[in-house]
Amino acid sequence: MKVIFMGTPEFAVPALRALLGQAEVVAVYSQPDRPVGRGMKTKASPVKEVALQAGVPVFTPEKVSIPEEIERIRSFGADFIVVVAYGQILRLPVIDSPRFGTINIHSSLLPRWRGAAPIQRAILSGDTVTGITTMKIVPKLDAGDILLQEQTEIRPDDTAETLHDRLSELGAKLIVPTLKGIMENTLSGMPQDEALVTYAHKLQKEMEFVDWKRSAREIDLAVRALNPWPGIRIETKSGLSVKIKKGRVVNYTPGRPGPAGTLHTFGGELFLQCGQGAYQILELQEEGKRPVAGQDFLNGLQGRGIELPLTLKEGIGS
RNA sequence: CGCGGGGUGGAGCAGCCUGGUAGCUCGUUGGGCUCAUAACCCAAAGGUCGUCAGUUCAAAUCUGGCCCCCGCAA
Repeated sequence: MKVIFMGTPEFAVPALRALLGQAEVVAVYSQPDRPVGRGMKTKASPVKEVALQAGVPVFTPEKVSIPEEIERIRSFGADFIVVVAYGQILRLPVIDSPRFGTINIHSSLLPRWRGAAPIQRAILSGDTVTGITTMKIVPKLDAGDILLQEQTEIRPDDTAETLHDRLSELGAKLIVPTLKGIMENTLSGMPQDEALVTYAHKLQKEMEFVDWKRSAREIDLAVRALNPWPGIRIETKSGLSVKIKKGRVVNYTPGRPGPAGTLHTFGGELFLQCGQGAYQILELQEEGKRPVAGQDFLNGLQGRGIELPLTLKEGIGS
């Protein structure tokens, strides 16, 4: 079985490895090298690196859906194109070119959470379960027939990062059975129920400024969903700016409950008073510094002569 | 040469601009108080101030090189 793989970030790597082991990967497409990281050095995508290591030809066109690329893709005579977080929209001539079509791995239980940020949106909405879907690609975004699905629980301590890793592995597990099922004609696509469709809109940088007038429960969801990017930032009126990396909703009242938006301490722990309930901050990070435990942060404040409670600036997030 | 912050006893920080006995909170150890404690009180241990060189009577502090960590950005 000849496969063309299209993917870019770390998320796609496990699926690529699975295919390398059990199929003939004739070509890999990935996004062009981009300046990345401190120093802005140009770097190859994770998928490209793995492909090169495996000795598979790699192509990184700015646009795949131009005539020359389509011709090249056809020339491989592939049975499938597998697309995992590639970062480009494929046009019909590309989608239709392989013998058995083009397959996508999507990190949600479609039709729920079509779109760019399904993992984060699932957590942010308080979903308790999510999963992976393999589907046929059609021109409309994430609207193709469902092939295989597998679900996974969203645990109370899951962050977008831990879920991302788990779903990435799940996708790798499903891809080969999906392709085999199609080839052996034992797997037929199931249309998505349009009535159940929801969209996972792309995350915005500004979402880091969460509105602390929300409930502690919602703050918790945001901290976990927006980790590691864009993170949740709080700023005090005195000019402190920190990102909350980890925390938890507490089911008791830590000391005298000040007004919402108060950063205070009780029993040596750090708390954020929310619109409803209190949120204990277990780990946080100042710009340019490494993440520290709540207690360590408190100790540092003592050294700088800063005293709690502190009042936060207005949160603007939604 | 993309922009920027930082490396100070075990942890997190102050001190650096305006060189001259290294400070704060926590932790650790010993003692005390207490029915008891993560609380409180007293005492102690623990630091070549990232590294190399320079300036100086004198460098954590000023100058230059090097190593390492991190935020933005992508």
